Order: sequence, then C-alpha cells, then structure tokens
Amino acid sequence: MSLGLTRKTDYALVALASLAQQAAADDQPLSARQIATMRHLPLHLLMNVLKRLHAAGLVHSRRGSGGGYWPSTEPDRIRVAQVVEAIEGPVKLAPCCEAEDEDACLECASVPRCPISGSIRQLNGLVFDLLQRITLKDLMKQQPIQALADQADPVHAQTPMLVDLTLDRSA
Amino acid sequence: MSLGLTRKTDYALVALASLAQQAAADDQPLSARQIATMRHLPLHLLMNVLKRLHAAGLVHSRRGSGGGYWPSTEPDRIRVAQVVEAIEGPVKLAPCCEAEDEDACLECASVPRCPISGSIRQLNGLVFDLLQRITLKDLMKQQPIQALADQADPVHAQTPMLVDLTLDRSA
DNA sequence: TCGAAATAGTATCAAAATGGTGCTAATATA
DNA sequence: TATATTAGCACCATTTTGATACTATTTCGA
Repeated sequence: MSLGLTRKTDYALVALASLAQQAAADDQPLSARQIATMRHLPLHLLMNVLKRLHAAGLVHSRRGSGGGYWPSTEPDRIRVAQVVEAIEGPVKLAPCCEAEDEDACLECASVPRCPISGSIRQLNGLVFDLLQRITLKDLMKQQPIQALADQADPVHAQTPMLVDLTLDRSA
Repeated sequence: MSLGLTRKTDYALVALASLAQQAAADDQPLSARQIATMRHLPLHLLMNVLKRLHAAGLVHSRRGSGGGYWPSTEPDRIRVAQVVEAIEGPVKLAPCCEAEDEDACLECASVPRCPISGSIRQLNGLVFDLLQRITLKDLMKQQPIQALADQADPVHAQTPMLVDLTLDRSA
C-alpha cells in the first residue's frame, strides 16, 4: 500500500474518533473492549494501540473496573501527524529524512552526494505539514476538509499554503 | 519508516535524476550498470526498477551493446506521484482508499460504518495531489521547492492550494 | 477483604511486504 | 559471432507488521 498508513494507525484514528464521540455524549470512559466490539477491531491489537496513544499523551486512562480511555483534548487539537508519529514513529519518506542523518543518504554516504537527497527532505516536510494541518475533527466531519484554511494558527490563516510549504526545511 | 517511500522508489528517483542530468549533457543513453556504478546502487535491483519505469513509459530504452535508458520527457513533466505509482502501485493511505472499494472499509464492512473512512479518502487525495505537484525538476534543484506556485496548469496557477485541496474527492 | 475488570508493560509468533538475486530470452552493436 | 544490454520471470532472505499471550498493577464494588 504505497505511502500507506499502517493498519494500527487506522485503528488509532478510529479509536480516537470513537472516544471523541463518546466524550461528546457522556462522561464515561470507553474501554478497549467496548471500542473493539463497536468497531469490530481485534481486541488485543487495539489494546496495544491504545497504550501507545496513552504513552503519547493523546488519551487519558483509568484502570480497573469501570475504567477505560477518554480524550485528553478536543478533536480539533489532535493532528493526524501526532497520531501517525505516536504509532509509527517519525514521518520519514526516506532514511535520510531525519535531522541527525544529515549526511547519511542510504548507502550513498561515500557517493558523489545523491542528486535529490536535499529535496527529498523538503518533500518530507511538505507531507508532514499536510498531516499536521489535518485534525481529528476534520476526519470526523463528513464534509470536505476545510480545516486547512481556518486553522488555529492565525498568522497563517489567510496565507496560501503555497507560501508556507515553500520554506526550505533542510537548512 | 512511517509513510515512507520504499527504497526502490528512492532508487527510481535517483535513476531518473541521473538520466535527466545525462540527457542535458549528452545524447548517449545510460545503462543500468553505469547508473549503479555512479550511485553505488545494487545493480540487479536497479535493473528491475528501470524495467518498471520503462513499463510505465517514464523512460525509453535500447537493448544491446551501447544501449541503455534515457528520459521519455522533460524533468518538469515527471511528477513524483507518477514515479511512486510506477514502482509501488496506487497511492493509498488505507485499504478503503481505492475507487472500487467504496464500501470496503477494512473489515469494517459489516460495521456501523467507521467514523472516518470518508475523510481518509479525502486525505489520501490531499497527499496524492501534493505528490502530483512536485516534479523531478523540483527534486533536482537544490533550492526550496517553488513548483507548487508556477505549475503547468494555468487554471490553478494563481489559486491557493487550499482551495484545490478542499475539493471532496470521495464523491 | 476478596474478586472481577481494566490498563501497563513486555515478550512472542505468524504473515506479509520488501530488498535483493538469478536465470533465460531477445536484441543491438561491432 | 561474441559481447553487452534490456525484458521478463521466478525465487529467496530479511524486515516489518499484524496479532496474540502473559504477568503485574490498579480500581471498583460486593
């Protein structure tokens, strides 16, 4: 599945959306078992996913009977990029896209520097920015995603995305 | 590598960039062997990658002694999305992102429709559009990517990306 | 106080995707 | 004809991912 999110990330997004729906209706937490039943997801895997979301601070939890999970914040403050990174680790189009790996372009290390490594890093930034702009709230709407325009950050609110995205992040 | 391109796609981009450089300097084709040597890439794997690029029409080829590959078009007409799809298949964030799978949301088939499937399809469109806007020429520049603004399509040239990207493609 | 229900943390296993290689056929050049 | 190259497979090994299991800890309630 080219450029795909892993299934775990899918489960995470579904779980977060379920928790948000629940929070809107009721104060009770949802247990992993309840979510798995609601959404027909494999229970044990979902439990691991929820643990990761908790470790990343995206949900709160309470143990024991009557326990479960609930959102740690509003749906419009949870960005897809956060969820992806919580489950899969840093967004990275290529191995050389991490800050530390500045000079480690695959095995290209010894090579007359590969002709695109710098730009791949930029492209990585573009993809990340996109995922950063889409929130859980956007995903939960059944309408076209409008969020890009009226995002929280007022500085960029009226600025065409083009401008932001052309920043050089490899520097 | 979350959301990563496969290494094969990396190789494809490097190979295409190498071919474009060569074409700018000389009319001679480059053989797989030459590219593998230049860029220190594994020969046999690169050969497979080039065959795929040829099958996708992104390069021309000539067999036999003195043969090799050369670009089928200008670098600014090759879009990253094309390359990704040539090597990895359709861009798909989730299994339900393909047109045919309209109602097949993972195993959610029987479930009270999962709360985000529609929006995931939209988000998939956003990612695809982004990759569609970046060309090989952009990747070959060492400067910040400007291509988003002065893209080929004059209709959208002055339109902020925001507007385009908010189209609902799940319909 | 005890037991049930739930999360926390970790270890493990199976299946799928990916990276990488090898072989044969066809084709072009010298 | 010999050589260099692409075309098209089939194949294997390694890594990643999906999924499960087990133990410990916490919380509620009878």
